[in-house]
Amino acid sequence: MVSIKDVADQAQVAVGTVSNVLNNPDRVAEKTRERVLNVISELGFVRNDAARQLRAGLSRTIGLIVLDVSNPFFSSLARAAEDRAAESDSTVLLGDSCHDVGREGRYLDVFEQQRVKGVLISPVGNIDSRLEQLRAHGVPVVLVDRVDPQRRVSSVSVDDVAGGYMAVKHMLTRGRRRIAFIGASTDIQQVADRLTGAQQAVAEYPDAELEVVEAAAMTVLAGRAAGELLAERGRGGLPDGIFCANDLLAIGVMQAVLLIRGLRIPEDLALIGYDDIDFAQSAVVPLSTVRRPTELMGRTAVELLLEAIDRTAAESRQVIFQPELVTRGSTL
Amino acid sequence: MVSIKDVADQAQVAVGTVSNVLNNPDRVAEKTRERVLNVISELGFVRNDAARQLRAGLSRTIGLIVLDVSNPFFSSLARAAEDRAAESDSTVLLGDSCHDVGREGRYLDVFEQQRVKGVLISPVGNIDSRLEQLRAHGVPVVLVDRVDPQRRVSSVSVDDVAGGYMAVKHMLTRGRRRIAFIGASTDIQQVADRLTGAQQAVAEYPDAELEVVEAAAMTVLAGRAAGELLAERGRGGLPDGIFCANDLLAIGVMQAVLLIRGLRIPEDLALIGYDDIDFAQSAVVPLSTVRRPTELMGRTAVELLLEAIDRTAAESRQVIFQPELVTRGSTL
DNA sequence: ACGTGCTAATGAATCGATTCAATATCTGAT
DNA sequence: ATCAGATATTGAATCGATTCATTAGCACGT
Repeated sequence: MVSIKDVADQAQVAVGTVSNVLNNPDRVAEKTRERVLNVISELGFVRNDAARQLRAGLSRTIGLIVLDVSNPFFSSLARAAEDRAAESDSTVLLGDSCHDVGREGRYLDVFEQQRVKGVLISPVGNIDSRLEQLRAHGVPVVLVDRVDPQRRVSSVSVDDVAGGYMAVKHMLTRGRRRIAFIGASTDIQQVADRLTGAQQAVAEYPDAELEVVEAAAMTVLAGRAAGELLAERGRGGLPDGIFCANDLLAIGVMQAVLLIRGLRIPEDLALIGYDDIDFAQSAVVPLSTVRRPTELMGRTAVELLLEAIDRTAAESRQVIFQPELVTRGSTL
Repeated sequence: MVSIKDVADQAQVAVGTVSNVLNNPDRVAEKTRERVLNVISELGFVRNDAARQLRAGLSRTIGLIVLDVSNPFFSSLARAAEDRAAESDSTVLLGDSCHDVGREGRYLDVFEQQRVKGVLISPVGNIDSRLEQLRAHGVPVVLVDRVDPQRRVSSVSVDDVAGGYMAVKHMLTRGRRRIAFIGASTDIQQVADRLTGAQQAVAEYPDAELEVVEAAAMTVLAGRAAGELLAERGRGGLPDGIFCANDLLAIGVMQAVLLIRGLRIPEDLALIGYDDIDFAQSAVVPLSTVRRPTELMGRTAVELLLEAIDRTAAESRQVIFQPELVTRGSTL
């Protein structure tokens, strides 16, 4: 393995000079620099990051732990975070916790041992003790899609109450009055918030009513099951507007209700989802939805982390983004 | 920052002993070990991986670069790779190249500098020169979903010719004779292979014919466009079986043709996709498809890499998996 | 010729964990 | 009491890049 010393010998300079060529090129005379660079590519020298980090104490990597890489929300967030990090020439190392505390813990351990600059994490359940440990060890952390009630660390998240409000308000202004909310257990904070927003909107219209349907999960299949349950009531008993807690549910509901003879979306039933995943616009009837500013969240998360790294003692910041209504065929 | 020396001082032992507690616990007397472990958790000591790696030369991480984390094929492959790596207590660091050569190169650089044990990569286009460089630097590599024609490195991939064959053969045995293949450009090796397999199957039936339709991309929208093009011909001009080069295309095609009045899937038109993504089984009509053994591929890729790491000079191995036919409502 | 001021290059000390030859300590047998 | 042999512990040397105080080299003015 080629080391900086081999390069120095071959180029007839001191090791310090080679180091300067790499890190402070303008301190080295042009001629020398060229000579060294030539030797570097000749020998195929690759800087040993372990040694660099050990001595300099600085790391160029950021750890990112997401709940599920196959969820488009997280994958596009991760992509944006990578882009932003690259601009401050850092690299994002991605870990997928799969909603599993054990995996999450393993990644946190590895990231700590590797002395990453900081960690972005969308935590599984309660991570109070882990948070405390990371803080004790001085590892900067930023929460993603979650806030720390105690405001110890910075976070980026979305105002889901506002999102739920705008989804339902949208259908109400279009004349719908019998609204249904379909979501999984309100144990999930995000689902609870979206429902709260829905309730606020309905409360503004005395003649409107809101029905809550609990689905088994946040998947297409669970959505279809919920839709079939509604369909059994016959056309008379149906709501005229449905708000689903995410797009997958909405797509499932759409599949189920479209099988009802003669029922049309949006004429007879308006339908709106949440997240704006790719499938939303390519559904049989293009799906209206509430979009979260995913890219912006990814970029901002990195920026908050860089901030936290720079001035360690500074106060934390909670950035909450407003979601955006996307109207398509399903609510026209 | 707490170092091994601080631990040694506090526990009144030599640094070597602390190191042994961490790496060769059985060489240390029980009493001493306990004392040291207590001090470690008291002080919150976390091993500095940079120093460990620098001296010991060993790394516990594997780099994985995929084309697109949001593609379910890659995300589930990554998950399986992580599981397998964890069993040999290594960790997978995931990089997303987004089909971009620049990103791919950046991740390769970072992984080399971090001296990962090895790299798993699903390469963007031609990576001959990069491969050569990695080999020159002694970094073990395993290709994923791609083979090296020169067999320099090991690889895991799928027999897409067989996959195309079984998809079309399946429809032929169900009595279909006017088959259409819908895929993006055959510049993509995988698409070309699936078409070859389709042609082989059709060749076995003298009265069968195969039509090739080129879609703009491998997405739902492109599939829908292709489906609408077919639909314009009217019911008489339609094929009776369609094989799409992936599930997204098939879902788009399904959306388009279901809008044709009175046309039924599978009675009038059989449809089969490729990949078995989650959406396949939850489509309006559950979609038959060809499944690739994703988890097995991920695990195997890690195993080939570990092999390559152990005996550096050994010959490479090309593992090619057979895909599996999954029949659902769309071809019954 | 000499001093001043500047740029360029040097190389030893350093980061923290691991390794291993050397040493200390203990056990049990004689 | 002594010694062989096993077991436990020690601590200096090491990995490779960075840092920085020091030295070398050079140009210019007097």
